[in-house]
Amino acid sequence: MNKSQLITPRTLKGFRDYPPEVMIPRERLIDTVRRVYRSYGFSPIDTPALEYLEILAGKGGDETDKQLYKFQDHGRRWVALRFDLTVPLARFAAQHINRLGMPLKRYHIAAVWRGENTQRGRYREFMQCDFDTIGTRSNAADVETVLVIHDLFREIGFSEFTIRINNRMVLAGLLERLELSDRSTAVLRTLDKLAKIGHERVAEEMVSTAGVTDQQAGQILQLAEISGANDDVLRQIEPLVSGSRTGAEGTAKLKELLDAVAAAGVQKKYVALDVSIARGLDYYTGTVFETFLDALPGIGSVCSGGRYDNLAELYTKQELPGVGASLGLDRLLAAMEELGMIEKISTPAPVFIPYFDKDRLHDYLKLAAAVRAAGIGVEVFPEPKRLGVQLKYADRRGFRVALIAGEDEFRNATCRVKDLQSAQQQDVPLETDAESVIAAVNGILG
RNA sequence: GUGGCUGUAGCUCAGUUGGUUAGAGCGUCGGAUUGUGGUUCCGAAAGUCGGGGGUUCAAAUCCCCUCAGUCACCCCA
Repeated sequence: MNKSQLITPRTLKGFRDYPPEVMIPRERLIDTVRRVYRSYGFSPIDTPALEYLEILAGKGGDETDKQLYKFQDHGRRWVALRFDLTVPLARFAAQHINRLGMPLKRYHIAAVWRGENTQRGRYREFMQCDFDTIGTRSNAADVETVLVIHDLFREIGFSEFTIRINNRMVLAGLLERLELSDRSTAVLRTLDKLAKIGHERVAEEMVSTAGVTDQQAGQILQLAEISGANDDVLRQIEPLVSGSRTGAEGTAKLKELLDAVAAAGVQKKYVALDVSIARGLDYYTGTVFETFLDALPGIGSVCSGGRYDNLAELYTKQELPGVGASLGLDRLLAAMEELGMIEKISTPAPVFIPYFDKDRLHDYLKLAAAVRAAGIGVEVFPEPKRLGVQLKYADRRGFRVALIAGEDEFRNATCRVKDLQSAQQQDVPLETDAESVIAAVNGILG
């Protein structure tokens, strides 16, 4: 073939290949996430990647629509790739909730697509791990959401993270008092930049783009800048929203939430009441969550969510309140990579059997089958190359144990079990069911 | 989407005011060593200099376009 006829192998901007050393920690992380979700009774669902455009469009404002991948399919239908997992959940719930019953607790781990500009940890195709409880207004579901987030990060291996919590009703209460309820979206969007651009510029922007007065901006910032221990923050909020039923309710719910989370055994350092957490999509109406890694605040929130009053109002007349959150798997993996939390192994099986004696393939296959039957992954090298070459391969891939058997071992009905990390090896009797070998392997694997 | 920076071997990077056949380290493969990996030594393979066009006797080097990465804005996981 002529060189000029070759097609350049490449991937689209923001779309990536996942080689083994990336995929192995990725799958392990997904396993952990799934385990935590299931431990609270959340059940898995899936929905199609492609939906009718009308289902997905216009749900998150202009910005979202611009990022939507949309096109006409072969039947001339206007279709779009899902942008998040929340809108598909709304459609799913409207369609199936009567059969499934409420409350519905579901998790959904799947790829979503956004045609936006890329950055580190931000891609056009990425995976989200959502969990939601639909069909209850009870604050207990909000509490459980915090507990799930807490368990998630603990199980993944983080000891330094902060779940920042707020309730939209607190700010809504203040805005009500200031008669600014109709500007809430613009106000919240500006307020969200507080940590980034500072008090002065937020105040300016609020006046110029949200159309509030200097005095109103000052009051909003006064509320948002309350900081300190959770109890202090609560105490300081109360006078600022006094007189507003909404504000009082929000404050009460926050207090209730913090007490319950503490009662469930979550250490204080993991949960911070933060009135400046305003961001999140428009549909959040109550509690909102954001989770930051203390070591990498710059990467942004790795798990966000909140409570919404009416998830599926566009698809059904039935009111579906709910609460949930979404773990950004790819952003989290980028963070873990940066923090050196990703082991550099590229084998999913811990045990390696070199193809040592070229006439003994059957024996190696039998041994491998016996070890696998004990639930331990085994790879038999496909070629009878020099032992040194094969061990080098095993070392590079990160195998833990090698089972070496050649002429001498077979004569004595033994197998050499080698710990590849410590380089220690021992000869173990080789029975038909490989019982002793399996015991020795288990000893090394711990 | 707008703007800045970057793009040379699988990886990290050299490459002079434009000037012969584009280099190094690490990695990979083979051998020293057909029964033991991480060390050492020897050897080899591997590059459309991101892609296309232009200027020039001559382009990795200068100009334009484009693709990709990255940073900021925007938005968000």
